[in-house]
Amino acid sequence: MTDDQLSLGGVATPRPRGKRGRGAVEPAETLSVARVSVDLPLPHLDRPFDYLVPATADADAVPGARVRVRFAGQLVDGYLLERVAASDHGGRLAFLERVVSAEPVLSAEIGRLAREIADRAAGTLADVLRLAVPPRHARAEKAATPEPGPAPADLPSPAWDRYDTGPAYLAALAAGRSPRAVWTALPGEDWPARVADAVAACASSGRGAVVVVPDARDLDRLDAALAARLGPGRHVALSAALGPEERYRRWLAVRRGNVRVAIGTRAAVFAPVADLGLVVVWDDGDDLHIEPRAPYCHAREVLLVRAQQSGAAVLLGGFTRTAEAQQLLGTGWARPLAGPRAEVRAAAPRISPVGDDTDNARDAAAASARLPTAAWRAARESLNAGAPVLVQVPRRGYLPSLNCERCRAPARCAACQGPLALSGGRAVPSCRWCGRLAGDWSCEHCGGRRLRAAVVGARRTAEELGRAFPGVVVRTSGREEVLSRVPAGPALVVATPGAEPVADGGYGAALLLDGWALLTRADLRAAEEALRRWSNAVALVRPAARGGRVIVHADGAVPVVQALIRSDPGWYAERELAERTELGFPPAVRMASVTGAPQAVADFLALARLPESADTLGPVPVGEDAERMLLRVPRADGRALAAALHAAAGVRSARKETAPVRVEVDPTELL
DNA sequence: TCAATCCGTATC
DNA sequence: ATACGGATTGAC
Repeated sequence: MTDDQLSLGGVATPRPRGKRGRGAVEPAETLSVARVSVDLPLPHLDRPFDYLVPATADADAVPGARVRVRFAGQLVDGYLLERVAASDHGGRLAFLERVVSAEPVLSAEIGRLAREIADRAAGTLADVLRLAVPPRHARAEKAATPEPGPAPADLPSPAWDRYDTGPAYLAALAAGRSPRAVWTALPGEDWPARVADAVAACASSGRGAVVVVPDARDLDRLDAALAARLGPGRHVALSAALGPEERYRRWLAVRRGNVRVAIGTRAAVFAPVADLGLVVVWDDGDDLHIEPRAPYCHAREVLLVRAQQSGAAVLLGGFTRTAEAQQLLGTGWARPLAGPRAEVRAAAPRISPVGDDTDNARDAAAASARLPTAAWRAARESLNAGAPVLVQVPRRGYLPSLNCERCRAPARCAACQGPLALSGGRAVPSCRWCGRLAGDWSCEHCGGRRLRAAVVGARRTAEELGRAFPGVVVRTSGREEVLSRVPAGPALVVATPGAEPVADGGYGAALLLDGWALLTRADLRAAEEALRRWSNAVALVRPAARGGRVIVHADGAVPVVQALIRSDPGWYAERELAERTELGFPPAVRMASVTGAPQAVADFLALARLPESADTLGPVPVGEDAERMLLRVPRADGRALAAALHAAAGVRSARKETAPVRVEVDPTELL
């Protein structure tokens, strides 16, 4: 009798690999089968595989542990999802090769969350787990993590009294309930402190919290606010900037339940906080919240799913409101948390638009800096009063898009409402979504028939401003060097959107230059994004009562500029969502993009059993030899669409089709 | 008639 | 992915 013929309990016992004939491996006595998710990128292998647990590994092979298994002849990493008594698998089971460590890094909650996110995004569990669980660091794992102290007592913050339902929201958190709110922060709000208030209220109920912010600067501000509010050692900041050891050490402190509050940039959405009571997303319109690795999930979506699954409260905040947040209000899933108009007016600076006026020529200094006269004056007054001036300039590199020459509304395709653009040097514009040529275009708003290209370029602004305001300090904050704070005192601070430093005492004025460049980008979210960037700058300016003044270089008749002037982002979000609903854009519908070589995309879609409701747009060329198809379904069919795309990807990968096809659900770049 | 190679399928 | 099996091809 050979080793191969040994059997036990109906399950074949394999011979121990590498030790033929010596000391047969015995399976664990109880729950001898481990269900394992293998770390492979192949969609058709996105399901658990069963392995026998060697008796010697019985104690270490806990659910959530990292394991190594032999899979199709090679050793691969995986996670032990659960221990069960028997396997459904007909064939023989292999033994786990090794339990890497008994640390249960994958909690049941995060495992369930990752599966749900993968399913929604037409991705694989392995892809999501790679984002959710940081790489192991053995030294960090050996070190003990500090024991948690008692839940801190909460001191209700009077600052939330400025919001209609602020005190009620915090009281509900402190009482252990899970209210869900879309929070529109008042202009100038010290938002890190308000988030810290909410986290403290939640912590006082004995529950944990996860907070996600767009970038490292926001994280630093929040980190300081939480340290002040909660005291030392009560929270951890998880950021990519940490080394692997420190990152894993902090993450483990969360996983082991020693720290109940985790804050960070987008990867922190998966922080395995125990007893989750609250999730917070700040400024969910910022595209830094989108994970650039497959399956390209958005921090907001992940945290909303997580809150739903775990019964946690939600605080979705910003100085503006996304169409997605508006949808949550529209369905009643979340409630608004905003200040009354009187508070808004008292907090906001005076905001005025200036168009493409020609009176620049009257003022030589202003003309040299391409500054509208009103902007020049506002800056001068602020400097004279001893306050810094923020100058926001768009980043270069936006794609030139097409607008109506008369009313400047973005030019849209008559067939599918996609944006028009000139591509490949052609004279006739075409739709970036469905590719139709639009030779006989006419504007649906004003009937105009002429198009104009919006071009951008603002590099020398700082130098030019230096000439316009001789003797004034000019600081720049942008891609190369980002300033987090500037001191009080007269100075010009030139910054690109998202890199605006906080000024001590607030800016006396802000100039939002070349607003058209932001507004006319060929992007579904261009206007919403312009409002978001402007409003984030406005939030750094003093209230009108203290002389705060903002000049926005855009047409005051445009609704999005109106929303800025009136500090009414809620009104704009309602409009935006209504418009997208009418045109059939996300979030009113679910969309997916399929990008790759033309033949690969065609093959892929031929395989996919799309829901009946699916609407296909395209193909349109993307880059060198790739093209893209857009798929559109009602939201109710979003799951079915994702499932169909995942299945098609599975068939393709099983057939060893190598030409890559990228699938993205609700792609953010809807060019 | 047998071996080298191709293709399809399963991977526990 | 990789590994294996069964079919297919080609040379002796």
